[in-house]
Amino acid sequence: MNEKFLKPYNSAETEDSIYKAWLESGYFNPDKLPDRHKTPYTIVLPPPNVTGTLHMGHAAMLAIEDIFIRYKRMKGYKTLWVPGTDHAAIATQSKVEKDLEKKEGKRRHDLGREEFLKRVNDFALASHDTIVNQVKKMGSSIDWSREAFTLDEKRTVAVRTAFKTMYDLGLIYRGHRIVNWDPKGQTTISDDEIVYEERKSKIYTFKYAKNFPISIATTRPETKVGDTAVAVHPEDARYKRFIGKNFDVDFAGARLSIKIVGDTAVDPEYGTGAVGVTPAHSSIDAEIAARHNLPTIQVINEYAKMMPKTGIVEGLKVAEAREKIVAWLNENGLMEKEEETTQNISTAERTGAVIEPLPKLQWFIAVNKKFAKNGKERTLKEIMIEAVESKQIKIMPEQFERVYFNWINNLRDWCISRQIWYGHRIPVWYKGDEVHVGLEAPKGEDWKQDEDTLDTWFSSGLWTFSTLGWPEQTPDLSTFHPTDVLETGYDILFFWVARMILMTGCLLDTIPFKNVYLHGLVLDKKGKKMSKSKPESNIDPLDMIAKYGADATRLSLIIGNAAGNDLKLSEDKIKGYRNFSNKLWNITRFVLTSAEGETLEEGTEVSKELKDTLADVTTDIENYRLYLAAEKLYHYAWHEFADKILEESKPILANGSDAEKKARKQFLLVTLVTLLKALHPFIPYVTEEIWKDMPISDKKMLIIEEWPV
RNA sequence: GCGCGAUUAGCUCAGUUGGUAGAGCAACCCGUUUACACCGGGUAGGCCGCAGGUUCGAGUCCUGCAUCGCGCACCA
Repeated sequence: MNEKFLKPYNSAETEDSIYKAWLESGYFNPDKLPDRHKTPYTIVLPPPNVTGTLHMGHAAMLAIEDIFIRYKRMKGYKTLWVPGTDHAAIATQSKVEKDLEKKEGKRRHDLGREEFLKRVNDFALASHDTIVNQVKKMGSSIDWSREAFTLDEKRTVAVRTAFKTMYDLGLIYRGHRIVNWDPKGQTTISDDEIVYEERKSKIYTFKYAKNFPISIATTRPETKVGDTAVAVHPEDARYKRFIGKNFDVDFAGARLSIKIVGDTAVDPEYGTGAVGVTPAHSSIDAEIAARHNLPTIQVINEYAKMMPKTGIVEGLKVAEAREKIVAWLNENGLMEKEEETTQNISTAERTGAVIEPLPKLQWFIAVNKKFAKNGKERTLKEIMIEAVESKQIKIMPEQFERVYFNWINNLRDWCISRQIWYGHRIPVWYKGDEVHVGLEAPKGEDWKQDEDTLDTWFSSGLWTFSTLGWPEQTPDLSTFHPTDVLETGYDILFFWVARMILMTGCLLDTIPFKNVYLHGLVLDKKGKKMSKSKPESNIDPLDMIAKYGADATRLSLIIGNAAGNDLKLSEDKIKGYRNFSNKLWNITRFVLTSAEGETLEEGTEVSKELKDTLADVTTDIENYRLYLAAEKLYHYAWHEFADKILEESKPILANGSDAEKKARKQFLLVTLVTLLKALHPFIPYVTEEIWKDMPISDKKMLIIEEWPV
C-alpha cells in the first residue's frame, strides 16, 4: 500500500497536482475526449464580473456546474463547459473610480478617457487573473482553451453585429425620453438596476397660488417649478368644469403656465384626485404630457441641482430646494396639509445615489414593437414569453416561471446606453445630420463615434453564442448551441436570463439553453447576505479551500440546499465535510491493507443496496436534486460501507476460508471503486487521488471513467 | 396593492405519489491492543407556525390566519 495513506488526507498537498494532471490530460476539452463521448452537453459559465474576487455564491455556482459536467462526462457525453469573465461596465468602472478618489483624490475626468480606461483595464486584468485562479482552485473541469471575455475582440464583433442587426430590424432606436439618471455615477441606468429603499418622507398638499382652483399633493415639492399641467380624472365632478382651462401662476418665483387636463390615468380616490404634472421628471407625467401635447420644462440638471429660471430655488441641490419650497408654501399660506408617509426611493444599484428621472436622448431596445424576421412577425416580449410558455425552456424551480412572466408583463423599453467609459462603445457614427450604424467607422473625414457605451447586459445577453464564435457559423456553434443548462443565481433572472432569451430569439431564432437551474444566495449563519463591509460574517472560499479542501467546500455548498433556496453557511459545516474526505481516505487504507496483492476482477458485483442507492442517486442528479444525491452517497459511504461492511469484514478476513477471504477482498475493492466513481463529480480531488492506487488493470483517469449505473 | 418562498429536534435542513416523524451538526454518557479521535458505540431531544376542512388516515391535500424573508408594482 502506498505510504501516503498512513497519514491523514491532506487536501492542500494534493489538489494542485491533481488539477494539473487533469489539465495535462486535455479532458476538459471536448475535442480531446475519447471516442465514446459523442452527444454534446454544454454549459456556459455565468461570467464573473472582473470587479475583484469570487465569493461563496460563485463557489456554489462552480460546484453545481462542475457536478453536472463531471457527471455527464462520465456518462459519456461530449461535455463542454465554457469559461469567461464579464467586464461588468458600471460595476467595474465605479470600483476603479472609488479607488481613484480614495487613493489619489481624482475623478475620471481628471485623467481623461484614455488614461482612465487604461487604469480600468489594468484593474480588470488583475481581477481576471485572481478569478481564474479561484475557478481552478474549486476543481472546475472547464475548457480553458475556449475562455472568453465580454469585452475582447471576438465579443466586440458579436456586440456590434447584434447592435446593427437589431437596429436594421427597427428594434434599436434613439429617443428622447425620461430615463433613470444616476447623479453620482453620471449615467443613465436601466429599470432593473434600481434598488428600492423604503424611507419615511412627507407628502404635502397645497395650491400653486391663491387664485388656483385645485389643490395637489406631492412628495417632491421642488419639482413643481417644472409643472405644466394639472391632471384630473375626466369624469371627476369636482374638477370637470376646469378641464381645458389655463392658469398662469407665480410659484416660488417661477412663472408657470398650468393647463388643466382630463386623463384616465388619474385615480380620483387618491390624494386630492388631482396630479401636478411634471413632464420632465416623472415618466408617468411624461406619458400624460404626451397625450395632451403639454410642454416639458426640465428644472433639475445632471448634478441633481435646480436649473436656471426656477425662481427662488435656482442653483440649489434638490434636498435644499425642497425645504425652501415648503417654507415658501407655509409663508404664503398655500400649504394645506403635511402628512408622514413611507415611500420607495429609487437608488442606483452600484453607487447608491438617489435616482433623478430626467429627459435625455438615449438608445433603447423596443420590446413591444412587432418586427418581421424569417417570415414571422412578433415582438421581443412575445419571444421571451413563447420560449418558456412552450416549454422549450424549463425553469427550475418552477415557481420562478411565474416571476419571469410577471417581469415581462411589466417590462418597458430597455435603455441600453450608458454615459460611462468602460464598455462597448455604441457602434454608431455621426457627421452632421448623417448617422451610420455598423461594425466600423465609415470611410471619410469627420465621422464622430457616439460617446456612450452599452449596458453591460447587452453583451452578456449574447454570451451563450458569442462564446461559441457567432456571428461566424463555427463548428462549435452548430455542435454546442443551444446549450443544455444555464445555471445561475435567481437574483439575475431578469438581468441576464431573460435578456439571453430575448437576444437569442431575436438574432439566432432559437433558444440559448434548454434548462435554467436557479440557485439561491449564500448567506452567513445569521441569514444575512455575506458582504465585504462585514468581513466577520464573510467566509472566503480560498480560505476554506486552504483549510479544509475544495472537496469539503463543494459538499458544504451542495448538501442541504435545494434549487432556488438560500443557503446558510458556517465554517463548521465545511469542517464536517473535510472529515468526510478523511473518512474516505481511511476507508481506502483499510481496504488496500486488507486486499493487499489483489487486483479487482472483472464482473465482481456490488451489493443490491449499493445498486439501489446508485439508481436513486442517478435519478436525483438527472432531476437536479444534487443535495439528495450527495447526501445519499455520503450516508452510504460512511454509515453503510464504513460502519457496517468494513466492520463485518474484519472477522471474515481474520477467520474465513481462503475462498471467503478472496471474495470479501474483491467485494471491498469493487464497493470502494464504485463509490469513488459515484462520488467523483461531488468531491473530485480526493476521489481522483485515491483512484491512483486502485488495483485495476487498464486504468484510466477517474475523470473519464464510466458512471457506475 | 399583487405575487413568491419559509415556518419540522437546540442549530442547518430532508421528508418525491397522503400510510407509525428523519439526517448532519451541537448536547450528554461510554470507549483509545490499529482503518479512521478529522474516530467508534450509545442516550436524550419534536401538539411538523395557528385554526378549520377533506379522508379510515394529513408534516404532506384544501380554506383562512399569523410571523419572517424576498420579488414586482404603486409612490399625486
